[in-house]
Amino acid sequence: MKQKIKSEITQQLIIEESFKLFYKNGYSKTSIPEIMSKTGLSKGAFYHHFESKHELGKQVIKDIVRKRIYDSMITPLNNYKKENVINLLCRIFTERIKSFSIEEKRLGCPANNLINEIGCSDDVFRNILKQLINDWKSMLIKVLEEGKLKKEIKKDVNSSAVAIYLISGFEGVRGIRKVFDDDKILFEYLETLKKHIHQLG
Amino acid sequence: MKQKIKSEITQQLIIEESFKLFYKNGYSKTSIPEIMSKTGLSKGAFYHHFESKHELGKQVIKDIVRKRIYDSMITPLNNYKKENVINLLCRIFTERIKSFSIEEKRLGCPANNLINEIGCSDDVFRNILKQLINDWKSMLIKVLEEGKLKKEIKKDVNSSAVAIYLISGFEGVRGIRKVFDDDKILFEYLETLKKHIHQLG
DNA sequence: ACAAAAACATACTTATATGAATGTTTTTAA
DNA sequence: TTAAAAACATTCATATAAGTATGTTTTTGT
Repeated sequence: MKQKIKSEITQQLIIEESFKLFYKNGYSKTSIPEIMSKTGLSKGAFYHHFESKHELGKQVIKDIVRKRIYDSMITPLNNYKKENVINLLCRIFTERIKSFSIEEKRLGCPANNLINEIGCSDDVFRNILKQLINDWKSMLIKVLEEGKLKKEIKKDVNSSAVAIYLISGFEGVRGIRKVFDDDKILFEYLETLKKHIHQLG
Repeated sequence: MKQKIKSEITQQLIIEESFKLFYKNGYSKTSIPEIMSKTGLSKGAFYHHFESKHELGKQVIKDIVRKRIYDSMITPLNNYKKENVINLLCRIFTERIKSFSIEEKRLGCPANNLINEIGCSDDVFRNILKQLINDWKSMLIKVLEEGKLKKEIKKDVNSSAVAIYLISGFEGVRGIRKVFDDDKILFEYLETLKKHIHQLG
C-alpha cells in the first residue's frame, strides 16, 4: 500500500508544478522537461505516471483549475438561503477580486487563460472547461431564481442572461487586467459590478 | 520605386497570413515555416523582410489586431454628437456581436486571445495592447461624458468604471463563447448588456 | 530471502523550431 | 549595358520538444 501512496504523491507533485508553470507561461510553452526539473524527478518518471502531456493537462484542469473556481466562486453561492442574494453576489465577487495576490492579478484567471489559449482547438479541454462554466452559470441562475422567490430580485430579470453577463465581466476583467500595471481597473470593474447587481433588485 | 512597392506587398502578405494563423492557432503555435508556406515564399524571404518572429508579432498587432477593434468598436463611437449615446452604445455592441462570422465566434477576439496568451509575459506586446485598450476606454469615457452633457446619461455614472465594465464584458463573453457550441450566450450577453446600458440613463 | 512489479533514471529517436549563412534571381540606377 | 543592391531561395547550425526503449533501484507479496 505504501507504493500506491507514493505514486499518488508523485502524481500530485507533478500536477501542482505543472499548474504553476501552465499558469505562469501557458500550456504550450511549458515543456515536460521543464516541469520535471521543478519536481526534481526525471522524464522517465513522468511517462511512468502519465500517458502524455495532454493527459496531464486534463488532470491539471480537473484537479486544480476547476477547484479554484469552485472553491471561490461556485460553492460560496450555496449561502443563498441565509443571505440576501444581492449581498451574496456582491460579496463573493468583491471578496474574490480583493483576495488576489500580486501574481494572480498579473497572470489572470487560469481557467480563462486556458480557454483563450487552447479552448477552441482541443475538444477534450474545451468540454471540461465548458462543464465548469456551465456549473458556474447554473449555480448563479439558481441563486437569482431563489432571489426572485425571496422578492430580492426583480421578476423580469433573465437569470440565465445575467449569469453569463456576470461570468463574462469577471473573466473579461481578469484578462484585461493583464495588460495594465496597477489594480485601478479591478476596482472600477467592482464599482460598476456592484451597481449593476443592485439594479437587479 | 517598383521594388519598394513589391517589398511592401510582400510584407503585407506575410502580415495577413500571419494574422490568420495567429488567430486560428495562437502566436506560439504558429511557426515561420508554416506562415511562409501559406504565402508561397521561403523562409529566406521572411528574414529578409522581418528581423524576427517577435517583430512580425508587433506588426500584426499594430496593423491588423488594432485596426479591427478601431474600425468596429472605437471609430463608430465618434457618432456621439448625432446619436443618442444610449442608442449608440447599444447599437455598436449589438452590431459587432451580430456581425461575427462562424469562425469569429469560434475563435474569439484576436486582441483578447493575444492578451491572454502572451499579454503579461512580453512587455512589448503588452504595451501595444494596453494602448489599444486605453484608447477604447478613453473613447467610451468621452461618449459617456458627452451623454451626461446631453442629459442622456445620469450624472452619478462613473464613466471610467463603466467603460472598463463594458470592455471586460465584451472581451469576456468572446472568450467564454469559445468553449460553447452555439451562440446562445452571445445573445444572453447582449440582452443583459442592453438593459445595463439603458440603466445608465 | 527472493522473484515480480512498480518507481524512477538514462539514453535515444524523431520532429520541428528560430535564425544565420550563403547562394541565385530580379530590379534599379548610372 | 552593367555593377550593385534588393528580393528571394537553399542549406546549415543549434536548440529543444514529445515520446520511447531500456536501463537501475526500490518496494511488495510470497
